Amino acid sequence: MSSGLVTIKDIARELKISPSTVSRALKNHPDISEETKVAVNELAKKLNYQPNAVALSLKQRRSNTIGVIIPEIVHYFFSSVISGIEDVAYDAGFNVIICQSNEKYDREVVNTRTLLANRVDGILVSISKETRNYDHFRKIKENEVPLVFYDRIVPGFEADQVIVDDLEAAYRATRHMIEGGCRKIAHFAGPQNLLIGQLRKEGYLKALREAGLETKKEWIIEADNFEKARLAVLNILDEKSDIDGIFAVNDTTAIGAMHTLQKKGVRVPEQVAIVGFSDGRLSGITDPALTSVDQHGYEMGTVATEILLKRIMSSNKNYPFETRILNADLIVRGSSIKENS
Amino acid sequence: MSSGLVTIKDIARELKISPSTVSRALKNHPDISEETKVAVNELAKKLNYQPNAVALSLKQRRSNTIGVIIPEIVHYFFSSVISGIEDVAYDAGFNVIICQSNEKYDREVVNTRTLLANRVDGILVSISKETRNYDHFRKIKENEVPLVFYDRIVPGFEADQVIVDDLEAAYRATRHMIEGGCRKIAHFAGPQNLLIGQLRKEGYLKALREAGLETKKEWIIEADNFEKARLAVLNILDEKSDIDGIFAVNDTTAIGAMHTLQKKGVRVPEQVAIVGFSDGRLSGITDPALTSVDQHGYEMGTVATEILLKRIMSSNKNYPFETRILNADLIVRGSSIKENS
DNA sequence: ATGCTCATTACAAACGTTTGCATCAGAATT
DNA sequence: AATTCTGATGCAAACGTTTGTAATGAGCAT
Repeated sequence: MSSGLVTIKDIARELKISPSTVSRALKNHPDISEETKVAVNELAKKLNYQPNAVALSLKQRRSNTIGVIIPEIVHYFFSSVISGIEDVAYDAGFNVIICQSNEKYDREVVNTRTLLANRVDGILVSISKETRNYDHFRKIKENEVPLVFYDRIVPGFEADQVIVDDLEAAYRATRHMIEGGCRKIAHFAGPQNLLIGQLRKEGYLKALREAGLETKKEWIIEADNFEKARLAVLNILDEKSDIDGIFAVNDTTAIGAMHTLQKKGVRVPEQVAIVGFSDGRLSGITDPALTSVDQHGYEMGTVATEILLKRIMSSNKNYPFETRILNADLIVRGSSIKENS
Repeated sequence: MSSGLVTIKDIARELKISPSTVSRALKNHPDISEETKVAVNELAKKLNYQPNAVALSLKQRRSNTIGVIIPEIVHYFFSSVISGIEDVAYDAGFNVIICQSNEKYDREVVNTRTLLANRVDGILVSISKETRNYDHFRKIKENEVPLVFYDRIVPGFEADQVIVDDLEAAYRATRHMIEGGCRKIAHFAGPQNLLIGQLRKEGYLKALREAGLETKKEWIIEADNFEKARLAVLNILDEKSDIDGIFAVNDTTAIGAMHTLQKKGVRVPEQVAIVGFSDGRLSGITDPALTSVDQHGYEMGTVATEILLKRIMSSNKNYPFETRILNADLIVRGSSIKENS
């Protein structure tokens, strides 16, 4: 903190009045004379006075800051979420501290400690892929700091939650493939300790069952990034597994699969259709363009922040927890449209 | 700020000693008896005491927080920069507040106000595409808050700066195209109010001139995103401008160009070679893969933060400003390799 | 006994605000 | 002239720390 910043005391000294008068003058308190108000406000402007948010936080026991724990901001989805969070928070006069867990449990624990130490008024969390222990989140609750999970939630944890209807979205995506003529659809799945991983798989299975299609264990492969998708595809081709579609847990995985198939001379979508999840920057630029589920990250950010702010603002924080389920839209592009559909 | 959090006073009351003794005991001050230290530390642990960072900031007039103003975190380059910043900052015990300007001047001004109000110890800035007035940065300097520009700097502004050697990188990229057989290379340029826009163009021109190649005004087109690239390419094809290479100011633009060319039946790289800039997630997944300049975003983040922390830590902050120029590497992939090279 | 040192602890002020209450001068009322 | 009222301002405490200095009491030498 620089020593150069002007304080209320500086103004008071210069005007030979007390700090309390300056404070009240700045807030347009009725007790203060018009004359003094003008003098104070003019000098404040002249000296470029900025209220010290730190002192305010201490006094009011409220920092007007919310903390965000996010796995990795490099993903289009997560950075859209942040934009949504920031917009709502700033409009409400709140600042945002963003902490990346980098998908590491340890980092996540440190993040929560940092946010608590900085006395944020509330915390938004999307858990890391590694996280299996939730004590650090309990600590947040013990300290009575409002907590909202978004996207990657902890099932059964007593807190507000905002999620996408992953099951439904995965179901619709898979059904779209079936309607397009796919009969043997593989699923490149995410980690099964994350609820979203489970739900997307469930949706996929539901669609297959509903259509009376075969579901094979070997069609469900844990692969959730470019490289794992590449290896999985190579494996499939090696074993001559006969598939005509891939529903991937995210876009990077879908693109890894598409890429590898094409390299090996398999035509997409004619021979193998592909659908991704979590529509991002990448989907439009592949050839064919990738059909994907738009998760509305920005909206998720705004909704989660609104829920958090509501709890922060309310005097009685003990009203029941809310679980908000957002819709996701299937964006159909070239990668899933076989000739015959 | 929740009322549930334990303070030094709580510990003092419980142990019937004074807060100052508790404070010293926690810091292992030699004046305090072993007995008291043990008692204090045990109780602190039991109550899960977390020092109040806000109170500390006020007392020490130093928040141990640095502020970051960044145009848009959705870009791979910028989010890598953030990772670099966070890693160095956290290692030094500093928190990071990230503010997005969303490429808007107004938002950038608000961002600086927010950061100053929160008494950050230093600020890292990459200016928005819109920014042409620098008064808000001067205000930072007036308040004696250390300021480091990264990537998008303000030429001539008295501050530390970290940039990539854009001119050299653009020069090398263009020379690579020439060596690969290109003779008529267009440049899809960035905004010329940003130094990086100018320098990349300069590097391009330098390579052409050095090789004794023609430079045409109509080959330099201001296009710095997917859509503008698409339009520019359509225009080129319409006018039957005879080009055999495109050097684009960033990857999104390069991919937009590649995409449109391919849609129109122009083969890449055989007929038109393409090179992008600021190697990101996208470059690997196009077909052909995109040759691009790796700007080392993570490294830029670490270097900028180190320079900032150095100035924050030093008692005399008036030593000369530093301009660090980082190397950028050309990553050659398929999009630039013509058959005959 | 008196004075000294030493170890241990407490007190008080400070960081920049806010806010309930006291103060004060002058005006209005009696 | 004495009292009450009113409008404007100042004082002091508080938020949770840290830290210079004062205080306390024991042990020891004189």
